[in-house]
Order: sequence, then C-alpha cells, then structure tokens
Amino acid sequence: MEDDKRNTPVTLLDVAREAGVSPSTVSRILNGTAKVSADKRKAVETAIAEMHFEPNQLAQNLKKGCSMTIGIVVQDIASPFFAETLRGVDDGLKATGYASVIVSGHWNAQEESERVKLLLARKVDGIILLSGRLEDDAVLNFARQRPIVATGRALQSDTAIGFKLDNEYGALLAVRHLIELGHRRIAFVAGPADNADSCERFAGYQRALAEANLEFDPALVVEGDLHEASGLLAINRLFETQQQFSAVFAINDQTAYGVRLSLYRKGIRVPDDISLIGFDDLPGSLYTTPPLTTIRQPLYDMGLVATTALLGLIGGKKVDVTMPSLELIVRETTRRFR
Amino acid sequence: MEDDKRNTPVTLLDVAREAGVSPSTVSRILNGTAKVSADKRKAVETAIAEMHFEPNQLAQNLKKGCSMTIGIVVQDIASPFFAETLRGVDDGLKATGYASVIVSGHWNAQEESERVKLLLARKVDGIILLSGRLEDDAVLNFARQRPIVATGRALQSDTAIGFKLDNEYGALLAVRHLIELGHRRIAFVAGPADNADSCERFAGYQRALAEANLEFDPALVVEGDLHEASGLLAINRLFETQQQFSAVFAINDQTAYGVRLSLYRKGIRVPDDISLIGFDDLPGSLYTTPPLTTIRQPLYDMGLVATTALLGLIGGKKVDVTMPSLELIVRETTRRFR
DNA sequence: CTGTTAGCGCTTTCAA
DNA sequence: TTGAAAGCGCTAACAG
Repeated sequence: MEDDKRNTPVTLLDVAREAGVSPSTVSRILNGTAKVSADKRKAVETAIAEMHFEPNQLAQNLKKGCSMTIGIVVQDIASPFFAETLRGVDDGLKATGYASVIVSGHWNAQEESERVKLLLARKVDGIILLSGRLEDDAVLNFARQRPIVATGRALQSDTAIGFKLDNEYGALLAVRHLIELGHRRIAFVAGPADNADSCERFAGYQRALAEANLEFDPALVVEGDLHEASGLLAINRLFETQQQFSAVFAINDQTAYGVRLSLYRKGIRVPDDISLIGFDDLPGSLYTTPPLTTIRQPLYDMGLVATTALLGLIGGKKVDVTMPSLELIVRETTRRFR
Repeated sequence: MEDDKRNTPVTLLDVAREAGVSPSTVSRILNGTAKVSADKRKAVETAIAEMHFEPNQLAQNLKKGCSMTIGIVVQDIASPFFAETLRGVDDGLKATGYASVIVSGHWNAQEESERVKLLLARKVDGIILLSGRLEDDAVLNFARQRPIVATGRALQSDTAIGFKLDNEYGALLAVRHLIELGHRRIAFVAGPADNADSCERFAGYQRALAEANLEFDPALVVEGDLHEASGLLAINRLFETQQQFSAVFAINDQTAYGVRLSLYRKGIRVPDDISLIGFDDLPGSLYTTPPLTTIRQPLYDMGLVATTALLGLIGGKKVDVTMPSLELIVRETTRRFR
C-alpha cells in the first residue's frame, strides 16, 4: 500500500500532461466516448494509476448538467416503515452510479416543500416522494423541473408518476378476517383524522362491517397518531369507557405494538382473549410475541419499483408501474371468537 | 401561485442582464460578499424574485471546491440501530446547509471501502463512518482527503476522530444485574466471532462471572449474527443440548427479540421462568411484551455528536467529543431467580 | 484517431 | 461600490 501524497488534487489536465496527450484524449478514455490508440491509452492509464487520479465529479456534473444523484423525501428517517422502503431504493440504485440524498419532511407539507426545493437546487436528477403531504398540484409543478415519483398518490404525467395501494381494500381484508373468525365488536385504532391513509382504512373497516350487517359503533373507534404510544393510550381509553370488544384493528403495526402492550399490562391475553391485527407488516412484526397478524404492504418493492420508475423517467423512457397488492398475513394474534 | 415557465433554467447571468448589473454584483448580493448600493440591490432582488432564480449549486460547488454534502456510511440502511443514529445526524445537520448522502457498506470491508471512495469522488466535505469494518489505517488514509469521524473505534488525528463506547463495561453491567438477581447459569447469545463489539461484550460477560466467582461454562454461549432469527435459533440450540439456565444475555436487542420469541414458543414465561437482557435499547424495546431490560447505547446522541464533530473538523476547529456512557435500563424482562 | 477551442454557471481577484 | 476577466475541472463539438 503506497501512501498518497498530500492534499494535491490531481486533475485530468495533470494526467494529460504526464501522459503527453491532450485532455480530450484522457476524457475519452475515461468515458469510452471514442476510440483511442493502444499506446496512448496505455500511457494514460498508467498515468492515472500512478497519480491516483479520480475525476472530479463536481466538474463532470456541472458540464453534463446532471448530478447522478436522486433525492428521497421521507417523513421520518428513523421509522421502520420508511427504512424498509429505503432498502428497496438502495437496491434499485445499486450499480447504477446514482447516489441518493435522503431528507425528511417530518409529516409537514411546508417543510416538505422546502426540502424538495433544496433537492432541486442541488440539481438532483429526480425525486422520490414517500408518503408526501404536498398537494398533487405542487408535486406536478415541481415535476416540471425534475421527474418525480411519489407513493401514496395517484399521478400520471410525462414527468411524474404516483401510485397508491388500495388502503380501503386492505382494511377490508383485515376486518373481514376478524369477522370470519366470529368477532362482532371490533375496535379500530385510527390515525390522525387528516391522514388520507387512515380515512381510507376507516372506510374499509366500515365497509366490512356493513357487508356483514354489523352495526357500526363510533364508540369503538379511537384516534391515534400512528405511533406505539397512541395504540396503548387508545386501548386504555376504550377500557376506561367500558367498551366491550373482542378484537382490535390497528391502523398500522406500530400502533398495534402499543395495543399489544396495553393488553399485556391489563393481563389480557392475545389472541386468547382479544384478537389483534395490524397493517404494514413491518419486519419487526415477525418477532412480536406472539407474531402479529397484519396486512402486508410491499414496502421494499415500493422502494424498488419507485426507483426503477424514476430511473426510467430520467432516461426519458415510458414506464408503467405494477405493484404487488396488499395481502392478509395471518400469524398468531388473531383467533376464533370464544 | 404563478406557474413557472418551461424548462428554462435561469442563470445568474440572466438575472444580471435583467437587472442591468454585472454578474459579480448579483453574486455579491447572493453571498453578502461585499456592499452593494441600495438601488442595484433592489433591482437585482426583484429580478431574482420575478425570474424565480435559484443559483445552481453544482456551479457554486465546483467554484468553491466544496459540496456542502457529507457522506454517511452505515452497514444496513434498514436497521433500527442505524436509523436511530441517522436521526441524530439529521438533527445535527439541521439548518447548516449541509445535506447527507447515505450509503451502506453491508458489514463488508471491501464494499465499505468502495463506498468511501465513491463519496470521496463526489467530493463530500466529510464522512461519518458508523460501525465500519475498515482497518484503522485505511480510515486514516482516507481521512487525508476529507475529514472523517467514526464510531466504534478509537482514533484521533487532525482529520479523523473516532470514539467508541465501552462494550465490556456495558456487558458487565448487564450480567452483574442478572447475578444480583440471583441468577447463576446465564446464557450468552453472542455475535459473529470476528465482531469486535461481540468479543468485548463477551469479555464483559466473563468478567462479571469471574467477579462473582461463577464458573464460566462455554456450553452456555452460542454464536448468532446479531439478527432476530439467530436469537431464536440460539435458544433452540440450547434446549436441544439440554442446557440449564435461568437467564440470557443477548448481544443486542434484535437478538433478544428472537430469544423472546423462542421462549414464547416453548411456553416459557419471561421473566417468570427466564430473565432476558439485551443491549442497545432500540426504540422498539419499549414495546416488546414485556418491555425489554437492556443496556442503553446513546444511539441518537452518537449521531448528533458525530455530526457536530465532523462539522468542527470541516471548519478546521479543534473538537473533542464527549459521549454519554452506557447505562442499564431495567424494564420487565428480568426478575429475581426463583 | 487526436488536439484545439469553447464553454457549463458561478465566484473572485484586480482595477477602476 | 462596481465591472471585466480569469478560471474551478471537465466534456464535446469541430477540425484535422
């Protein structure tokens, strides 16, 4: 291992000089843009190796007008929900030469908008918007500067693609499952009232009840914030107000974890006394005690597909996305009533 | 909301022309580099606003020789362990103008090295290396190109800082806790044999036993891979070989989750029959059933402190890092023996 | 096949 | 205070 010299940034020009050729020749070899005679090529290559030359991407980018970087907007950098999707993005970018800069909108349209502008100012070549809060129009507007693919919204233009999963259907699957098991009084721990996903899942919940001719009891739905603590609080509330129920459908897995803990605290067994179902199928749901029955969202695939789609848009290709749909994963937190 | 015009990237020159000043003047206003008369300033500012001008960062970067970007190397983009640290990084970068590009080394020194080179080629202004696999020398070498701060290793030079927590001490705390509760046969689910953290924690485990004059029984330690599944497998193995034990110390929380599930499957109660302690204190450990007793690593702070330190190095300041130390968090998976 | 010549969009001396 | 001019390091016509 030879040590490099100091902070002497060696440039393409240095290499050209060293190899006794013109800069263009070096560039051509670097990019494979044109044929170069064997001897010059060899001279250049040894020069590059000896001088430890690395082309300056900043300069390349400026010249080419693209940055080989895509921007990812998440809402919470530490949430397992986004983490799983990011893994898909990461794999989608593998060996493409693209890197990603990840920023967080923190579930706030205002902040999200600024992040997007930041990414645009950095000249990212495209943007992936995960569960954004922005208005569709705002997204479309941004998309005129750089291609955007977004999850959780239906969108389709030359430079923007959005796809969303059928939340209502997912919730329907979940609640149907509970009903088929004989449950009649099913609590629903919702998300924030202004959350579109939550509203759609609520609709699914209601539809499933209606299908089965079960009465909808508003007292059985309590609003949470999509996090564990709110699941715990929600169940506590239900008990305080003396509601009767034999099953709970949680808006997402994280909420379900909180529900689970609340039940544990009260000495209520899952699934023996109460059945519990979540939504998302986070990796951790395989290892709750007992493992959580849930609705699987193809998180990883969403990341992967979004990335492929974005790369397509960037390349000016037509792309259409197909996404695996939601499915019920029956594990061990649900069982027949009584 | 006015719509922007097409894809007409408006440049600083356009603004200058529009405002009837020289490009330098516009630049000066943008950067506050020098005083500009009020009228010209106003002219430029209105031009900027009207034309929706956004300076091209690529060009700025090339000129200034820095990219206002830092690189973060993690080992697994989707792991809750890194997620929590990334949150600290994110907060540390807030309002600094820096963005971060996150890449994954996938626990592989080779890949990690390439990622770092990639970041360097992209001219990041500094690098944060989380739980890297690289040799210290390699890190130091890279650090001559750009400042680096690394976790999980002790390092100190002009351009590199590393800090590590005292794994042995943490493990000591964990096992002591178990011993104080009266446990005598304590199983240890380790990490890979070549994992430094794991070895150090193993040392702490042994030290705690020695302190208490307890015999070390190699049959009670089984190797895992730091993930949930291996915790489950490890316990199964222990039962297959008919080991007797009343407590288990898991190398990390994720492993502990697997242990917990294995125990659940066998109808063994935690903590009534067997006590369980983890290491890390992941956010999810608050919501396992029951909540997990563990050794708290200041994950978030590590990210925050690393970022502050790196920004210091980049600014050429002297920085010294102080990190909160490990602490025992007693929750509900440990209890007195018998 | 190869070198010369212009820039990419911005910043920054250097003079005025 | 302001403008002209010279690049940052690289690529891409355009000739030859």
